[in-house]
Amino acid sequence: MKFEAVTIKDIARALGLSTSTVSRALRDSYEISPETKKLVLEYSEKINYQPNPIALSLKEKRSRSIGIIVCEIANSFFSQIINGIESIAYDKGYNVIIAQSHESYDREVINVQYLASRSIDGLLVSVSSETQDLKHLKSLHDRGFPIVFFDRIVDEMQTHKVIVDNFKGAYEATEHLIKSGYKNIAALAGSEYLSITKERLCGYQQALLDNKMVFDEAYVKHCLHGGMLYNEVENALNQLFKLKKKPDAIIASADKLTTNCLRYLKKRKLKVPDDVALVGFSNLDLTDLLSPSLSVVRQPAFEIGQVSTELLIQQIESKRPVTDFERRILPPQLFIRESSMKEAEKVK
Amino acid sequence: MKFEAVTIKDIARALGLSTSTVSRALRDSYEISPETKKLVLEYSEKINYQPNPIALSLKEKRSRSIGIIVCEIANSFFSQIINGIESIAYDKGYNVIIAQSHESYDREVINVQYLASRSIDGLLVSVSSETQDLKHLKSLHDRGFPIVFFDRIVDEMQTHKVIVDNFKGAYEATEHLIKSGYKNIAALAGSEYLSITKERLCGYQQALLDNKMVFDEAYVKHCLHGGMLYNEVENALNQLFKLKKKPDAIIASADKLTTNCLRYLKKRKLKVPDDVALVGFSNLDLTDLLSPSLSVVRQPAFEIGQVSTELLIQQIESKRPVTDFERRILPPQLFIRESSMKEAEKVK
DNA sequence: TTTTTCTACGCAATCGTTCCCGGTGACGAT
DNA sequence: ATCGTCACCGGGAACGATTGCGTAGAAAAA
Repeated sequence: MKFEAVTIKDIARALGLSTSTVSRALRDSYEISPETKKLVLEYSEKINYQPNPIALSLKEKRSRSIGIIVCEIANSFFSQIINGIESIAYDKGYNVIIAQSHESYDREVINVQYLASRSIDGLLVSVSSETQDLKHLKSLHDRGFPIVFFDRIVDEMQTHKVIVDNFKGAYEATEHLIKSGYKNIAALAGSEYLSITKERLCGYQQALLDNKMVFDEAYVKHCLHGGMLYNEVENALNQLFKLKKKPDAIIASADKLTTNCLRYLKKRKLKVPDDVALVGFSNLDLTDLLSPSLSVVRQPAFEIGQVSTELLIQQIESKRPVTDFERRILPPQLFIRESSMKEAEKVK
Repeated sequence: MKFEAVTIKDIARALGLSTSTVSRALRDSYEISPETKKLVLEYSEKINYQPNPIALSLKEKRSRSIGIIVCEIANSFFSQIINGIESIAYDKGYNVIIAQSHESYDREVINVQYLASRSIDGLLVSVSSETQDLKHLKSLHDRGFPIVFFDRIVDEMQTHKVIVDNFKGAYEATEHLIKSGYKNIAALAGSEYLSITKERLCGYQQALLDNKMVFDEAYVKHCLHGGMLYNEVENALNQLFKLKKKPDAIIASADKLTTNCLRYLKKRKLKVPDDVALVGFSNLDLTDLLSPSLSVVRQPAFEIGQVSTELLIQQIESKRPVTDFERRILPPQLFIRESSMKEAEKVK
């Protein structure tokens, strides 16, 4: 089943004009008389002419579409980012194509190649938690292909980057736990390859030191898949709770880590926050409905999407190669709820 | 910044061949000698040649990409469906382009036109809750454009349709509430325009009648935006709880309705399920972490995506116009948890 | 040797659109 | 009468790839 569309040729034939004249009339060129323009415009309106974007892309060497690579769209943080991306992209006449890595390096590579071969004009990337080797992105970048990293960025490439102040987010969350009187604060972290993991752990560590508490490696556990698999979270937490001094608070550094951590604590029948407090990075809009309601570091996801897209489109439409790359850092926000409140505070 | 790619011409020039020979060599045509093939293949490998899909689309009048229209990707049900769609589409060499209506008819129309103008080969649609007028889809369909509806389907168009047995899902959920001893079961429903709303309400009503209970219109409240806005849910529930005989159980017929209903009950400090029981249609993977854990009708979202995509691609690749349209109905599954358990049952 | 049959390649059209060159009349200026 | 200057429009190449057709040269058949 082919779907036949109206072309500029059909208009030209019907009106006894050349395709060039029709094309110019449609683009409102000064070389075309008002009468001819009117004729062409009215006729093309009548037969519902739609310019063929494929043909345009071929000529103009651009497709007016941008690719997005994230680990999962079934993740509030990323779907909010995507909404932010769309809001800007559609405004500027760009289409977006979304691809998911599902935290797999191999799929990320396939997706990048797929998108690149689909003639997209630029790429918005948040790398998978497995990603270490960057040759799939570098080869594009080296050829001048516009790429903007957001959230999970990489150091080795000179591009625009948009992130959240992860250090600050983790610092404040940890400090909040300390001020609430928790003594053994563990960190449930994502893949060690990720920039966000490193930054958040730094914030965690610094908060401990600034408050004259000891930082102990044993209280930091990594989950390669960012908590996507319950098993990895379970293993990490099992190890934490085998320690002599069991943790009395946990800071989880990603959405799925946070929820799966809560799931674990529920299964083990540990009371939150009485047995263990929990603060997590999360953009879920259900954190208030959870039991207990969850204290979270919330990230301005929509804005991340917007800013990244603005930078990308700016680079795409720049006449000369961009060499001056920006690094935008947006502030996170700490929401304190039941999961990290001591009994005393809850009452008051 | 334009991004220059390697073309078949570059290869031809470098090797002193014609573009046709190169093209045929790459496609492994019998007309090309093994030596020439080897030469071309090795060289194009070396310079990392990638065929230009835009040029191909122009020639073949197909883009090997399909459009998806859903209300929100930030909704577990739909993001799971999208994963199902992708799994099939990528397998068959198709790309997917996702557009969100955000439950707005206007945006749906814009998206449809946008996608159609982007030369997609087919469309997977779940209409917005505002959609009544279907001319934007009909005009495409009349021209033979392949469209498959899923979940929220429409009667007026003859196409493939993939749905869940909504009647059964609602029937079983309602029956479960009845068997648990609830007497005044209210229905919190989505937009009345939607097929799913009608089907679910039918199941609800039939279950009441089959169990010799009265069906009362007053116990059915609609939310035009499917619960996306907390306000509409609040209004609906306020009305329900103003009734003389207050409901002692609620069946919510969509994801956001369910969670916002729970949010309302929490705010009003109504105990679930002691004051009011709740069963909802939901594909959230956090229902076990909510307080109380939520009884849900879960839909096979991934499969819906897969089946829809198979039908669509089958239609796209069919040689002659398809006139025999299928209607696939997949079974939902009821999960009973705390939110609908009487105290007595919880103990046992 | 001549004719036929392959093999292996090139030419050119095609898809829909844009745009660089032209070209053709009309009209005023010289 | 001739030229320049417009206004207005058409021809055709180009974008990258595929493909029907034509054909040179060699091998096989006559």
